Formats: sequence, C-alpha cells, structure tokens
Amino acid sequence: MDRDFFGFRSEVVARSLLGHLLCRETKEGLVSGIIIETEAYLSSNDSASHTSRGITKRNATMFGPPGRAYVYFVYGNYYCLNVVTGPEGSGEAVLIRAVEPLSGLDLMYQNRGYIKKTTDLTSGPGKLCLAFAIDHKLDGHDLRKKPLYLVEQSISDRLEVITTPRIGISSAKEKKLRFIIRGNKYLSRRESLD
DNA sequence: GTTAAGATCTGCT
DNA sequence: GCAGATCTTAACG
Repeated sequence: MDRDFFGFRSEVVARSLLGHLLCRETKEGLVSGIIIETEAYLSSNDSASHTSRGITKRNATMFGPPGRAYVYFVYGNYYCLNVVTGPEGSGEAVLIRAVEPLSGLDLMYQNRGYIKKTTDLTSGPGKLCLAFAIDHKLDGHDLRKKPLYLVEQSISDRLEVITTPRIGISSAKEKKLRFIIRGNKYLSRRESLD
C-alpha cells in the first residue's frame, strides 16, 4: 500500500481501508485478516478524539507522519490499533475495530487463550490486538513494512458500506464516523436500525 | 500528589 | 442486558 493512501482526511481513509488486509508476522508465524470495521477520529472539532486537547505524551504519534500505527492502552487491560492519517501534524487517525480472520487461525486462537468461536477472535479493537500480538512496542511503526503491514485488495471499492455512530464514547455521539461492511459476521456489534 | 474517567472484554443473570 | 476487573492518562490542587 503506497504512501498516498494515508494522506487524506480520516473520514475518507476509514472508508477506503475496508476490505483491505491487515498482516502481522511474528516468529510463530503469519496472521492476517480483512478489515471490516473502522472509526474515524478527526483533527479538529471532535471532542471524542484523543487529540482534541492538543499534543500529549500518549497521542504524539497521531501528530506524526501518516501511515504509522498509533497503539494505545485502554481500560487497564487492552490495546487499540489506529492508522495515522491526514497531513503530518494534523493529529487524526482511524481506529481499526474489527477484522475477519483470514489466515493463521491457529495462532490467533493461541494468542487469545481459550476462545471457542471464530467470531470472538477479532471482533473488537482489544480482541484483534491480542490475536495479532499488537502492543505498545508497535506504536509509531510504519504500516508499509514488516512485521505489521497492510495489503491492498481490489475488491475494496465494491463493498456495501454503512455508517453508524462510534462505539464506547461519551461525547460527539451524533457523528456517524463508524464504517462497517454490511452484514459481516465478525463485526464488534450488530448493525443498529438507522 | 491525588483522583476520576476511559475509543473494552468477559462472565454471569 | 449489566456489572466488575484493571491501570494508564490527564486534569486539578
């Protein structure tokens, strides 16, 4: 995936990331999945974004060059993976909320502990970081390079995409900045009626 | 130094 | 459907 892909506003990149592949290589092997759910966090006028109050130690990666990974720790237990977007310095990103498992299923089960259903492997931002062995050490990593990278799929522009409000936030609830592939089994939540 | 809230997940009802 | 676990971050005194 080339550099120009990430330089657009996060609302645009969030949509265009759907259908492409997220790949992770570790010494145990290769894991990959199809991106099916994303959320955009804007550079300005978005009180739900980590960057709404300026640059801090945690969110510094979001103000860096696009195409990097912004990985942060939430709720004392889990990591979330974002893709930095927009021109450098704008402070925006796209949260990867769910993928559809494609390869390396055995390794995902191993990374997640004893999970029974395939639909529980990567159907949420914290879950997919566990399954893909993503943690704070990958914060700032360039997503065009191993061991964590994106691969373009030609099917991406023919998907049926719908938008909903973002999940788990208390401000800017009205903004429909969550992008999902309609009807996919691996979404973090069922589609709401709107 | 202290404190409250948080881009979540799991297990139980 | 709901509460608890768990701990970092950032705001405030």
